Amino acid sequence: MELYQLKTFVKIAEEGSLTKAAELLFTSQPAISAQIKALEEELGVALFDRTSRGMQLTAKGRLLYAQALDTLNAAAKLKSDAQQLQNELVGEIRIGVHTDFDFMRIGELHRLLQTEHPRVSPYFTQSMSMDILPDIRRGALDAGFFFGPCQLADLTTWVLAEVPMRIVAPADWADRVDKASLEDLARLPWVYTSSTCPFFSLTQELFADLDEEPNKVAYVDSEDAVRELIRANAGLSMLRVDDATRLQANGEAVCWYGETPRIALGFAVQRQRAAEPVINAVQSLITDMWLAPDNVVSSGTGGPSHD
Amino acid sequence: MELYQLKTFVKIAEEGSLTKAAELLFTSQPAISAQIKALEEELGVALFDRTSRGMQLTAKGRLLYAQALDTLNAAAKLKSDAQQLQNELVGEIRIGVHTDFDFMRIGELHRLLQTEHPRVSPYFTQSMSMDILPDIRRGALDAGFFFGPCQLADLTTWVLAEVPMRIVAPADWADRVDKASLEDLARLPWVYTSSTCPFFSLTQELFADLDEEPNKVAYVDSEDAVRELIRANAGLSMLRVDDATRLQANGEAVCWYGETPRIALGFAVQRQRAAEPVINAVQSLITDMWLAPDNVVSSGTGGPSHD
DNA sequence: AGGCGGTGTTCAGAAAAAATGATGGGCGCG
DNA sequence: CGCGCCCATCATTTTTTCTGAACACCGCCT
Repeated sequence: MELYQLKTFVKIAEEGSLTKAAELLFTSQPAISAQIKALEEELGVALFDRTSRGMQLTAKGRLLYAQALDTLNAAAKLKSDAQQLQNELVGEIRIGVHTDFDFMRIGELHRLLQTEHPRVSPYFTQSMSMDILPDIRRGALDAGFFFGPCQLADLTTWVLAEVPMRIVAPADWADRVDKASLEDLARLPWVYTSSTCPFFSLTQELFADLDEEPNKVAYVDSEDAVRELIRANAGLSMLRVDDATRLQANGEAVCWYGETPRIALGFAVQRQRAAEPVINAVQSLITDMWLAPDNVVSSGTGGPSHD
Repeated sequence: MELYQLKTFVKIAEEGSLTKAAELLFTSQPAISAQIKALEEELGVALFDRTSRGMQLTAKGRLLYAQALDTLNAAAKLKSDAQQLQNELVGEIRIGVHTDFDFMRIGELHRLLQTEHPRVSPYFTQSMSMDILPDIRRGALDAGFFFGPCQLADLTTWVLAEVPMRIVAPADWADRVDKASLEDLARLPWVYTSSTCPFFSLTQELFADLDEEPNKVAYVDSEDAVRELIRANAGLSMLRVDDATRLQANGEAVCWYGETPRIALGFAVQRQRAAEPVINAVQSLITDMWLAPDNVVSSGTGGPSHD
């Protein structure tokens, strides 16, 4: 039993005539006669009564006609869906996110992806900043965001923004920080991130010209921990400007308005896989989002404007 | 796109290997390689990723795999249903019924038909007794019941029973009827059926030996009308024994316990169509029902025993 | 009654499609 | 580096399908 036989069956049933059906199917009348004969033989059922006026469905034929239609419809849907898929991207992509979903505009990205490529399912996984690039290399992630430079040759990266940072102190320390110099600050207690974190080197560079090392009293590995220790009067640290401003507005911290270093916000994928359609599409969406002219991240007052 | 391609598609997807699938499909590996190639080309979609370890569904392939299964399932159901139909009768049959459905055991017949031939749909149409045989000839009915003889050569008939009749008078006439002779009865007013009705000749025969014609005061064409006129004291008439007994039990009539003529209950179909499977099956059911040893209609007290 | 126009069927040969078996290339594994 | 496993390709054979002509059937019309 093949689909072409079912098509013929249905057409003859609808036209009530071999001859007519043959025309409409652009073939010869003996050809479809043989098709029906073979189909009837295989099914063991007489589908038509042959009269001198044409072919008429038998009672059994009428029952099977409906099912033949069902089968053909399923096949037609398969085909049209396939044709639809031709121009669509289909797949999944696991994206590592190293900081606030809000700041990283994940909602906006998801919305964009939904409309542009509805059959691409994104999996956003929040990871420690330092895990993301290795995970991409290992294939545990397909792509991911990160701060700082990337020296891994087998990853392709895009710089999305230069994010301004600010030195932040506990709210109680307002007078110790207000007019302090860089040297003054270095002598105060510092909450550092672990050395694998990009913030570490950023802070180190800040004090590179000084003779003395800053006074490191704690090492943590998440921005959340940094904020918490500042609130606990443990020491100073460096945060994104938007974060710092928010803390200050809440009275939980004070900012030091000296130099404001910037850290690169990057997006990375495996170099070999950069051309894969799904990965490429998501990367395009993200670079478009972040590098669009009206979205340049530069002002010292906050994060990028979100939409 | 043909079913054999979809079968191959599904099998490869399940096995993850051309080679394995080829074995299971009892064909060669190049053959199904070409099938999939053709299918992918027609759909415009790459269904598999070819690795050195085998074939793996692409994301799009996974979406279409489900639809291929649907299509194959529809086709399989069509085929198995067809095979099932091989041993079944399918169709409709229009049966003319000339008197009470209850007496004609239509419920029982329907139940039997349902279990023996569930795909045969009966249409029972109540018709005037005299219309049924002509309707069968015309093809307006496929079969039908009737009373009396059938002299039409193009119909095949079966005698199902000899139904005993009884002469019935209005209840008020009990004393006029009680010990009356046939001659006495003939002088009383009679409700006759029209001359095309088989009851007409039956009643005529009853009085055939007498010199005088019975006193006919009305002609009607349904048993219901006969009963109604008896209740209205219009005259005597002849009814089936079961009918007569019921009327007497209700106090609506009295019976005359003289001679009880019998009328043949017949079943008829077109002679040419008697061998048609559906007609033949229904006829067998009916003759079995009525002629089974424990169902002989003979007792003078009522209709046949119903089940 | 006989011919005509419509049907579906059958047949032999032609055409197309599918299957085959051998060959070759790619990739992972020892 | 060679072996084994995978799939792709190719020329060839085999099978299936299609074709076109001849035929049989039936209703209809002259």
